[in-house]
Amino acid sequence: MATELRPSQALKLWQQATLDLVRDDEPDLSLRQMAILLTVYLEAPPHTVRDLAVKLGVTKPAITRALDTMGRMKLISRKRDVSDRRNVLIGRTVEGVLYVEKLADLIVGTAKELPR
Amino acid sequence: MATELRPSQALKLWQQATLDLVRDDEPDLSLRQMAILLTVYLEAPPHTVRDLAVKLGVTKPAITRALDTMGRMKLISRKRDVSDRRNVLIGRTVEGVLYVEKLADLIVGTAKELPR
DNA sequence: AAAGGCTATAACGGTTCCGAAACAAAGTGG
DNA sequence: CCACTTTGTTTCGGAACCGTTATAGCCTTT
Repeated sequence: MATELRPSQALKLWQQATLDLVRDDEPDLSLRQMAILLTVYLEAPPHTVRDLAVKLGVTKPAITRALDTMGRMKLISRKRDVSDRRNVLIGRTVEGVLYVEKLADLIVGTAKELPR
Repeated sequence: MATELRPSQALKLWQQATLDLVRDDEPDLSLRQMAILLTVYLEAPPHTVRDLAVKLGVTKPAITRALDTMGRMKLISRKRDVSDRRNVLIGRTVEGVLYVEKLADLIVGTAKELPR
């Protein structure tokens, strides 16, 4: 066991961080997009559409669509796998790194101000 | 200062909890809907459309639409304010309480398993 | 090389959401 | 009583998203 968090603290943390994300100028990511983004940035590559679909428990077209949108936002990159050209490898981008770092700061900052 | 959370822990917490929410059968709430729900359930009433719009930094129609959807899901209730009939008071429901409690459990559970 | 399986994506019909603008109802102040 | 403000909702055109189904390209296996 690592981080102790009481239910009321957990909810306040979630509320504040969510509020901050919504108030931000940038268009909100959906929960699915958030899950994809964080999985790609926190877990070891390679990441494929299929893997992500299984991991999130959604259909592959849903992943493709989310990647379309996030690609337009430059939050992720797509590249054909040269060793098996059926696969598409999802990669990180500079903008994506910045987004994730900003998210981390936001959560850490919110947690700091939680009542004890 | 209350809760110590390193950036990598914060991100893993957010990823795991988001993943759990996505994998859930229930349709995902958008970030806006989540922010509204938690604000209504964590902060003291009364809650009006206008207050929520200001608090989230979005337009009033956006709040109305979110309330429509969440009302259909029975996560919130709407009632005319008798003392000023222009206002609509947003209230809690049994289903909403359950949803919020489940969310709290999910976050607390995830936090418990975070690497130290 | 032909068949079949796998990968990702496109297409389809329906729903939801967006911001902007218009609107109806209720309150306020002259 | 009559403008004027305030509140919430509706409408509009456009975009994103959903799951399902259909395709196209690649790989494997025989």
